[in-house]
Amino acid sequence: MSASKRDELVQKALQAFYAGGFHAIGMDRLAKETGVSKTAIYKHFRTKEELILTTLRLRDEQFRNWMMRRVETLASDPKDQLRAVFDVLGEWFDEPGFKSCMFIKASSEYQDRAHPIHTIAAEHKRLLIKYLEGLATKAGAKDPESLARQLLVIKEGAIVLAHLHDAKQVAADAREAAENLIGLSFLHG
Amino acid sequence: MSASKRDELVQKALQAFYAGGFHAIGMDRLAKETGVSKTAIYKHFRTKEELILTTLRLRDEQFRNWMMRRVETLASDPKDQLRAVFDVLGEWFDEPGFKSCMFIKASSEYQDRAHPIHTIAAEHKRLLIKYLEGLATKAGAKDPESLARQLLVIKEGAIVLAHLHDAKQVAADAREAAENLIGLSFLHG
DNA sequence: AACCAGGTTAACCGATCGGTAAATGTTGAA
DNA sequence: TTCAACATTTACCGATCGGTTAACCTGGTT
Repeated sequence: MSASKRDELVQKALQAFYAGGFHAIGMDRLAKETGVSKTAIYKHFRTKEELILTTLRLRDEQFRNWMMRRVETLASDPKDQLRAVFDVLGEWFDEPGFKSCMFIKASSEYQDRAHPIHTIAAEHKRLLIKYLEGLATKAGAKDPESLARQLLVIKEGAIVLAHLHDAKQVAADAREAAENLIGLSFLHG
Repeated sequence: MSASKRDELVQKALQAFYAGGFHAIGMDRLAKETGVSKTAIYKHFRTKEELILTTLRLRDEQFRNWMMRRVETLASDPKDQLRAVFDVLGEWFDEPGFKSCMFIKASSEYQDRAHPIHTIAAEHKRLLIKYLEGLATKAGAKDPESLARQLLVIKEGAIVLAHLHDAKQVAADAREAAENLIGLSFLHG
């Protein structure tokens, strides 16, 4: 299987798991939806779990790249970029097929902290904190680490609620909350 | 089956689903863990889904009652009660066996907005907003509805991250973020 | 003593689970 | 053209899925 074919398989598996859930999507259905026979899948991934881990690693890379590039497009000043994170969040919620965050769902289905899938989800969120912390530091925030963690709390809560309630309203609420925290973080600097 | 026996079954099913996940816990295992035969279970619940819905209704009632009572115990002034919500959140995270929120997990496994399980989760969060809104109104917040929604965003994000990272740290971050938003909501009143 | 509502165990249903085996294409390089 | 590498389909494995059936046991009412 060529590298591109393999990437295509992982990408399609990613969409299937995202739309249907990890337990709910079986390997037979996965073979049907990806167009790759079950035999061929198991030639490249020893278990379903290994395939899931691969899709999560891809998703982590794709999502963070997408978010960082969109933020850079919308703003150049680090402080504005912190605000832009929540505009980008609203864009994501508006995408057709948005159904919460792959890693939140992964940690919901694989709850044990020692489980590889759970740890990948935790690591994804850690990398997002690092990203926000970098922006907050460049912007000269009073306590960049704390601000970054608080902003991630808002981001995660917004994702969960956007999946349950009116996404536009939630995005606006998150944006306002973030704006307020960012503003406070530069007072009495 | 007596009403108390039925309640006991639902309570044990609730714990099993909470600890293991809805798809992951089968009816056979559920029968074993609750001590009630599968036959008897199906005499009182037509489907697994109906049992899940019943456990979620119980959980909604239990959780909101517990939270409201704990908040009332910790503070009497409405504004302090808003703050106390996040102390109570920290208490919850510290409980042994804490594994995120039952309704977040339910909406992760049943993603379709039209699915009864998903709508119960949405309704639970709506009731929490109403609760926070009531406190914010009594406290005389500038925009109680907006403050309530923003505080719920923080609460949900904290739950997700407490399940992935260090729960104590997350609770402190959420508490600080909430404190800041509450403070701002009464300035220029 | 007879009965019956309620539970129990146990086997069973077809479907699907994750994963494997074997036999059969398809393809590109030597 | 032949061979090897890789794909495919098809069937199969034992286990488990949600749900049902039948036979049995047990305690309380009449």
